[in-house]
Amino acid sequence: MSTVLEPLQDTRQRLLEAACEAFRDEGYQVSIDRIAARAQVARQTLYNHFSSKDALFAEVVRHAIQSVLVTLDRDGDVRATLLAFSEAYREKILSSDGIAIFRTLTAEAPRFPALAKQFFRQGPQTTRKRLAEYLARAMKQGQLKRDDPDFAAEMLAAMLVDFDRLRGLMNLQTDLLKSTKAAQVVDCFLRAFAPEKDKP
Amino acid sequence: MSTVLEPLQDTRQRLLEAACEAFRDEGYQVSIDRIAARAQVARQTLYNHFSSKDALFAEVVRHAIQSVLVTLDRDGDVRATLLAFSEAYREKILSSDGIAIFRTLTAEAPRFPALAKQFFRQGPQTTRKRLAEYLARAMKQGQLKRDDPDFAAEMLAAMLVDFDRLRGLMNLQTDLLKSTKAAQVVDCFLRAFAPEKDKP
DNA sequence: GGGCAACTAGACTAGTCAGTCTAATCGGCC
DNA sequence: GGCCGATTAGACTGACTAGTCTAGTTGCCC
Repeated sequence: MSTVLEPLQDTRQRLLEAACEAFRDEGYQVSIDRIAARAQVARQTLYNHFSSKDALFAEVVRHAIQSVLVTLDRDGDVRATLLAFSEAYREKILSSDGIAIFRTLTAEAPRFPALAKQFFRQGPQTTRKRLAEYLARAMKQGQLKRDDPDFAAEMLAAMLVDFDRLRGLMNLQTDLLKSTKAAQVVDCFLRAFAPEKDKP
Repeated sequence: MSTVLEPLQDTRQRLLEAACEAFRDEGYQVSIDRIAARAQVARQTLYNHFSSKDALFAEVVRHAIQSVLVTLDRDGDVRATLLAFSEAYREKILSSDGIAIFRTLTAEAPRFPALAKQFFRQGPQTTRKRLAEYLARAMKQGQLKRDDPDFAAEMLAAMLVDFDRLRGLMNLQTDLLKSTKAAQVVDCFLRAFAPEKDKP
């Protein structure tokens, strides 16, 4: 119950969280001093844990990448599965954190190409791959039209977030998560990829 | 034929172009001196034409917005019209200029909310509106399934660029303009929005 | 108490940047 | 030639920044 429970254990953790919030709220150009202040820590302490601002930024991004990954639960029928995925996907991508990560990485991609590549691969690329694998199986089982599953996955992901993400990035009022949108998109997607053999 | 034809006429124009390129290539944080150097002009001259860096940036953005607008030519049948639009849309949005404008505005939207709003309205919003108007007419004429034309427009625009724009923003090799993609997307879209009455 | 590792406050260096100011130059026009 | 507006180079201010260094403090463990 001392007033100094955590300080010793994980100043590092506090620093990471503070840096994450700081970069999210103010972009990469936020000063080291502000980050240290947010973590209620001396500047030198920050440099004891991270060798430079760039190193800290890279660490933060690596952590953040995890937070925008979405998994697929193959529970019910195709529509139910896709709907669950779609809602989860929209929640993650369109959350204020999701938008902020996207904004910061977009801005800094030219300066941190390796980081941007890693984000792209471990984030959107991975999600698309998982979705495509599921769609491929559904296609084989005749639950969806036989088509390029990668293309189909790309279409669904795009339809789910593209415009709303743009709205978020441009800082326009964010009741981004209209609850019916995911279902509307999924039904649209299912019309485009309905199995053909239905026809008599 | 003197060596000083333009200087007097439109230093301002030269400045605007230089600033546009500079912001495009290096983002908002490019220094005033670099912009002036690009325009081969003294720093003071820049301040003679624009009251501040922010003012110059705003002017540049206002000009740039125009360059990502796409019009719809209602030439042939629905598929041909949409295909022409789709190819033009992809070319504009996925051009290096289009990506760079998007990147810079995304990064600076929190600092220039009014500018971001203007961009959103005059750019993506306007394009979507035009597309929706066309789709609404096609729906009325039974050439497309009767549905929400705004929603349909949003879906088509999203499918056309979302993933490739992400690739561009993250600085991943940009042979973004695979020539068959627009057609593939349009056909996918047309499956989702085929008129219902087709059924016997 | 002594030693140790983490943390702290703050001075300091060296660099950058937006924006102002001054004095000088250049070209066209009367 | 002489005026005038636009342009120029460069000094300068004031503010900020990343990162280093130093000297001192705190709390824990033996």
